[in-house]
Amino acid sequence: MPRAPKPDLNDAFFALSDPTRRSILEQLGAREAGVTEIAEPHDMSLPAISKHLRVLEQAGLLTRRVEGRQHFLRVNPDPLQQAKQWIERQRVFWEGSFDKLAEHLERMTAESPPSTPKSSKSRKP
Amino acid sequence: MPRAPKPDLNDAFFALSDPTRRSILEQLGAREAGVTEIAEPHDMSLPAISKHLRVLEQAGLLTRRVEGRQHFLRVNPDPLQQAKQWIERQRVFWEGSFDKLAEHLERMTAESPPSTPKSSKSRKP
DNA sequence: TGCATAGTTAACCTTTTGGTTAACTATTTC
DNA sequence: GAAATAGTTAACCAAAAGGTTAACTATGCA
Repeated sequence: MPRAPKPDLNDAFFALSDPTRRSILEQLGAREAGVTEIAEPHDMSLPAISKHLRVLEQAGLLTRRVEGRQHFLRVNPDPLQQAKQWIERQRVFWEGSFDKLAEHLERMTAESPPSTPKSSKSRKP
Repeated sequence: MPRAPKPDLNDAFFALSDPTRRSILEQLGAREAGVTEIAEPHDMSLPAISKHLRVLEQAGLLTRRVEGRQHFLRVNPDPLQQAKQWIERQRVFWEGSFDKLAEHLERMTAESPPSTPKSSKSRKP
């Protein structure tokens, strides 16, 4: 039986529950951007965006690199991975039965070390 | 580029952002339970649980079956699937490059129809 | 030096959240 | 019919969320 909700999951899921914050993550994708650039498409004051960024940062979803007067934000996928895995883990129970669980665990352990890519097309450039 | 945040995702992620609500989902797993039973392990009044259940229900994460004076709640995995897919979709961009995307899409389309179980050991009992 | 740019912090406001207790509705059981 | 059981609704409360504007810090640039 799954128990003991990890404290970080609260922050991660909470951060994701706001459409502006999800939009910021979508907007960033893999690249880096400054606060003003991030704020631009959102119909909202700069301090409001600043708050959202802090929420995302404290949830570990963004990392900040300060260079001069500019703050560059970048997505950190780790907490999202955890969030996804919580969902996966639950799904195993919903989909029911324990052979499905075994199947799932096999797939997880096969997937989890990214050092063994299925296809060697290319790795993270 | 991913855009247009689905409105349901707000509710789903928000529902998941509370540890009590996640705990309820974990506790339920695949089975059905009444409100009092659900409330029992949580150090909280019944109305408080009732509210949490309503949040989960309105997010589509629980379905309610009323039988006499008892309300039976059961997990509905669909919105979680959407939430997971949002994360997946984002991850594709963080992990970067587009061959990863292709790989991902292949795996998704291969996984999505649950009507083709890999092992016929047993089905949902 | 002085001004523009990038961003945060402070103070404030309204709405929502998450909890409480008390009262209510509906069903079952004696 | 009365009492127990299952659960919701109502009214309330404190704290947090999400936004605002104004003031501030710090850097870049003429």
